[in-house]
This record gives sequence, structure tokens and C-alpha cells, in this order.
Amino acid sequence: MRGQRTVSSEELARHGGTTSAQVRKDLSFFGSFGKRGLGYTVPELTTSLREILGLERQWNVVIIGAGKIGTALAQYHGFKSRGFNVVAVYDSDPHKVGSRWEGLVVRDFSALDGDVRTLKPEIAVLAVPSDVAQEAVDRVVKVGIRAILNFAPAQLHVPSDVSLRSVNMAMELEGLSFELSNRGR
Amino acid sequence: MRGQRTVSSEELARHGGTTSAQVRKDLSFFGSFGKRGLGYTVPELTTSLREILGLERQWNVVIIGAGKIGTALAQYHGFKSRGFNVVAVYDSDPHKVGSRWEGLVVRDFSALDGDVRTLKPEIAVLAVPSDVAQEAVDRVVKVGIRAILNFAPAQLHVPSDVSLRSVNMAMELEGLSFELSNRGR
DNA sequence: CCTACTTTGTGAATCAATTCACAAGCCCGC
DNA sequence: GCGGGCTTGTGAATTGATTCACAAAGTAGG
Repeated sequence: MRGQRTVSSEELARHGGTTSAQVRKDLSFFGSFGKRGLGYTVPELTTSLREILGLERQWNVVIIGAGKIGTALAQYHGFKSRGFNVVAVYDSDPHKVGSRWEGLVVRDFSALDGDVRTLKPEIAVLAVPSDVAQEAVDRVVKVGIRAILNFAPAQLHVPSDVSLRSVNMAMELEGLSFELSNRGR
Repeated sequence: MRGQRTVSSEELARHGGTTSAQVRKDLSFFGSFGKRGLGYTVPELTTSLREILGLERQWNVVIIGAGKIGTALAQYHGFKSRGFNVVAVYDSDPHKVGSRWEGLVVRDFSALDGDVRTLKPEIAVLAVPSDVAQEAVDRVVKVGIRAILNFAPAQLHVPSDVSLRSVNMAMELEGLSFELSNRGR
């Protein structure tokens, strides 16, 4: 795979912890860009996948909530390098508004409304306390953002034309806790 | 549900964004603690679930990696309140070792080996750069920890008797990116 | 160009999850 | 203590995902 020009579904499967049949089914869903007897040519595959995943273009991301997690995310370099530009961080706590990190100033949440025209954010990352999460998500939806990544441990409701994904750390831990308690049953 | 003593599968479903049949199937998997014609009595249900999920007891958690995410997690209050005690934070960067947060001192990763006897950690949270993640996970497994929550964007391999869950923020964003690109198809 | 060897792409088969649908059980008012 | 109205628990049906398995297509080496 490294230095090779071609990769088989078998190799991809081993790497990704899945099966070769799974890899082939998944890829064939988007088209058939492998060569029989040879495998998939790496550069072709990566560009095709980048196109499919929408990673060819840049996305503007706003982070809502300048607490621990919000600021960690704002500084997370993995985003920038993958085409996700954090264009603003918001908080409604006046103590936090105005502070700076790496070129970003924390803005008052109420400014989002007006900022949308200039910043054109496509994705919002929600890192607010769970008791205000629904309120925040409603605001974000109202200004026209159609994709939300939520870190609050809350069940949020959005219109069907909005994509919502939730990362719930406490729930992941509870899943582990369940597995530890019920090992071998 | 609030103030009520009883709750129906229908209500639970609406809250959790699922269906009543789903709720009943899930719950009945663990036993039958609902009453027909009435629903589930709330205190009974919560204690039963807490038992099943292993939340009756406390779990000791170690955090590996004192970077942005690691420190955010170490200070995250949602853990303590749900029975997950962060008992130590480790890093292998000598500059970080020794610094303090809220009663926790960052310890050298190599100390984990000896600490296990006294701290008895059951769960490890991995917040290290992805290029050292497999190495770190191997160490954690070797000292006898059997449950790992991974935040590194890497495909990790563990023995089958170890529970591993991964939270991959970049991948969540890529999922959103895919949905935005392929809206309405 | 022909034979031996790979590896894809994909129907068919299998396995798993979700939904349907309804008998059985329980509450409540009369 | 009986009838009407709910709601659970669970087989059966359906829908969805994964795996199997193999023809088709390509490579490689003479």
C-alpha cells in the first residue's frame, strides 16, 4: 500500500478492520473504479473518494461554545488539514467573549445571525452544556446551517433537511461499562 | 415523564428519537419490568437500567495523553457525576509531566505499569496523536486494562477480550460533508 | 496467443435488525 | 367484579446488511 500504485480490496479490508467483500460492496455502490486482477489504483481511488465524500472543497465551520471542548476543537489541527476551516467560535458568556486563540476571537452568540452573510458557515459544531443545546441548535438551524456535529450529551431534534450527528462521550463510556459488567455472558 | 411515576414505551420512544416497538424489544431483552396497560414505573426502570449498564458501581478511568483533548476530558464533569473517576492522566512528554489540574498530576506514561496495582484502572481513555496510538494501546492492554475509549483518528487493533470504542471527530465531519455534497440524491 | 493466476463486481444466500400486529395483562370506573 | 381502554411482550413478517461464491476481466510470462 505504501509506495505501491495499486491496492486490493483484501489489503484495504485488513487495514480497516473489515472484510474484502464489504470493501468491494461499499466501493461499487459509488461506481466501479477497480481493475479486475489488479485491484484499485491508489491515486484514482483517493481522488474518487475525496470527491464522493465532498472533501475536494473547503467547508466553513463555526464552533458554538468556548468551553473546554469547544476550545480544544477550535485548536484541533486535524480539521484544517482536511478542508474544514474553523471560521468563528461563539459563546454567550460575556467573560469568554473577546478572548483570542490562534487568530480567532470568541464572538457573542447573538452575532451569529449577522455573521452568516460574510462567513458563510456550512457546518456548526455544538459544544455547549446539554441544558441549552436544543436552544442553540434551533438558533443554528434558523440562520440556515444545514449540518451539525453535536458534542452535548442530549437528544436533539432538527428538521429533516438538517443533518445532525452526535458524539456522546458519556454514552460511549456507558457502553464500555456495560461490556465490562456483562463480560462473557 | 417528569413528576409522573410511570412512562410508556411510546413516550420513551419520542424522547429518544426511536419507535415504541424498538424500546420494548430493547428493554425486554434484559427482562420484563413493565406493566401492561400502565407502562414502566420510572424509579424501577432507572435502577434496573443502571444495574444493567454497570452504573451502580464506580469505574476508575485513566486518561492517556495530556494534550488539548486529554485535558478537556480530564476536567469534564460529566464523567465524575456518572461514576467514572479519572484517577490519573499520563503523557510521555517531559514538559507536560508534573503539571497539575484539579488535584491530578500528569504522570509519565512509563509509570502506568507500576500505578496499576494501586489505582486499579478499569478503563483507559486514549487521547494521543494517531501515530503513537497503536503503541499506546498495546501498553494499556499489556498492563491489564480491558476497556478502551479511543479519540485518536486511527484504526487500532486489540485482542478480542478487550473492548475498544473509537470516537473519530474528523470522520464524523466527513460524514456530514458527504451528506452536504449528496443532498437530495 | 494461450494458459495460469489474480481480483473485481455482483447476484444469491444468509444473517441481523426493525417493524408489525396482536394476545395477554393490568387499571379504572361503575 | 365486569367491561372498556391501554400498554406490554413477543412471535411473525419485513426490511436491511453482510457474507458467499463465481463469472468476467484483467495481468504476466512464456
